[in-house]
Amino acid sequence: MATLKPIELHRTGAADLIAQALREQLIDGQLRSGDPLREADLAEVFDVSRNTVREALRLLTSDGLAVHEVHRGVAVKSLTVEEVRDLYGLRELCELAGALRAETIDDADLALLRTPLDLSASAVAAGEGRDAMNHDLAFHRAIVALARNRRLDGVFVGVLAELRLGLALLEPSSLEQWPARNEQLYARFAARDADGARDQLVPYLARSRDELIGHLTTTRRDA
Amino acid sequence: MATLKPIELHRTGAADLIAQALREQLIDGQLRSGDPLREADLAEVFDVSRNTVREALRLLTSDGLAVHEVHRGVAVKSLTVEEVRDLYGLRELCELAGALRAETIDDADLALLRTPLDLSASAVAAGEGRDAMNHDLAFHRAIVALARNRRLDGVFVGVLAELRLGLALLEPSSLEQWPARNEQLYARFAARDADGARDQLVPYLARSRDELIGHLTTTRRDA
DNA sequence: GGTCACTCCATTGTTGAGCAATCTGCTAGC
DNA sequence: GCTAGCAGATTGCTCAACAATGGAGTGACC
Repeated sequence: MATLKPIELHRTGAADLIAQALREQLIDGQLRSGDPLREADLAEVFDVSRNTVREALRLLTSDGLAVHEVHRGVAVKSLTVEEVRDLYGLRELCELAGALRAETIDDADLALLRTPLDLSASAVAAGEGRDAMNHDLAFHRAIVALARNRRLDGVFVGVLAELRLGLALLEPSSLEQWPARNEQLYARFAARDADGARDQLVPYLARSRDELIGHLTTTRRDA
Repeated sequence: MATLKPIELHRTGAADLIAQALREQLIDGQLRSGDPLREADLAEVFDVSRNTVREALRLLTSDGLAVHEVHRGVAVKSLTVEEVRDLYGLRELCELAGALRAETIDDADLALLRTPLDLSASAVAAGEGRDAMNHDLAFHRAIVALARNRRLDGVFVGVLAELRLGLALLEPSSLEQWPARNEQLYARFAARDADGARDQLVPYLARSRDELIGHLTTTRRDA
């Protein structure tokens, strides 16, 4: 028997599909922090039973995208300043673990960094803020992937997912400076300069973090 | 209004209780890797409805303690060698983040390290393997807690939970050397010696990892 | 005026039954 | 020996119902 394509592995049930749909609305910003996710409403919107919705909501809460209080239901999580700080701390750990490998990076990995970078730059140029952010984050995922640790990758996508709760609300204009900074970062990887990558990455993240925190603290009490 | 104790916050529903009960059976070793978790059986055992069991199983799978295949149900996860390697890689990142803070550790934090260490040592002496491991892991959790990042703490407990899937099957005799090694590690923290702690921690974890991997590869095909 | 108690209603928590879809193992037939 | 297909077991999902809880509103009472 020839080794045929192991495709369509991982079929998904309705609950997973609904959870995914909600995730996408979250990163789109259609669902804002604190919005309640009522079971009956969602059951009607997606035309499934309440139990299936409950399963989907459990998935979201274990992703950290929503919070669940007994007898009070599920709501879109709202990030506190401290949580953002923690998330960026964890993000830094992940990315630094990848940056460590800059010294032994090969051309194939370098190409995996290059591609999302170009996509992000052209999305910024085209004013597609949504795509720009997706590709930007893909670039950082590629950095983490250098560490060759799938569990770490998993942690990182979780961190990014939560960060997007806040990132989705940033001004599109703040994206414009990212391509240049990513380019500098990429140059350090291309030069196999792990220390340089680290020195680039830490202030990069600190700046991004402070920008998000600043946005959170100025736009807070309007819900 | 005085700031009274915010106790009994976080009540739990039935699904959470069942998930917790299953978790405990997992770390007890009563449930072994690969064991199927059939909805109907569990519903009868815990005397709840199948829907509630399904919710509990969803929680377990999102903890990474079980795997879920559509139309084939949920089973206790079995760790592959590669997953163990990844888990230990992540564990090392977490603990090193804590070890970095050894230089500025204060007496209160030092006491938080000391307590589980003593409990673990006496549990080993008493032959209580289960307690010994719990306190040992609590010691390592305290190390990670030094980083003062709750999200990191969360990641770490998840890592430990998964590792316990394998750790539960280790020989009790292999626990006996842990107290001495933990004691050496503690001494580095007490001396505020971050570099020393790191140099102690890395081989400690490597050894633990290899022990677990060795156990996995020798006892594999007997299911 | 403020606060306490009470009631009512929306929402969640959980149940139990039921049916379709799918997997698994076994049997019959070639 | 092998395959097709049947039958039983198990999961995926639905539906309807009721209990439990939380929150908002209401009104009495100090």
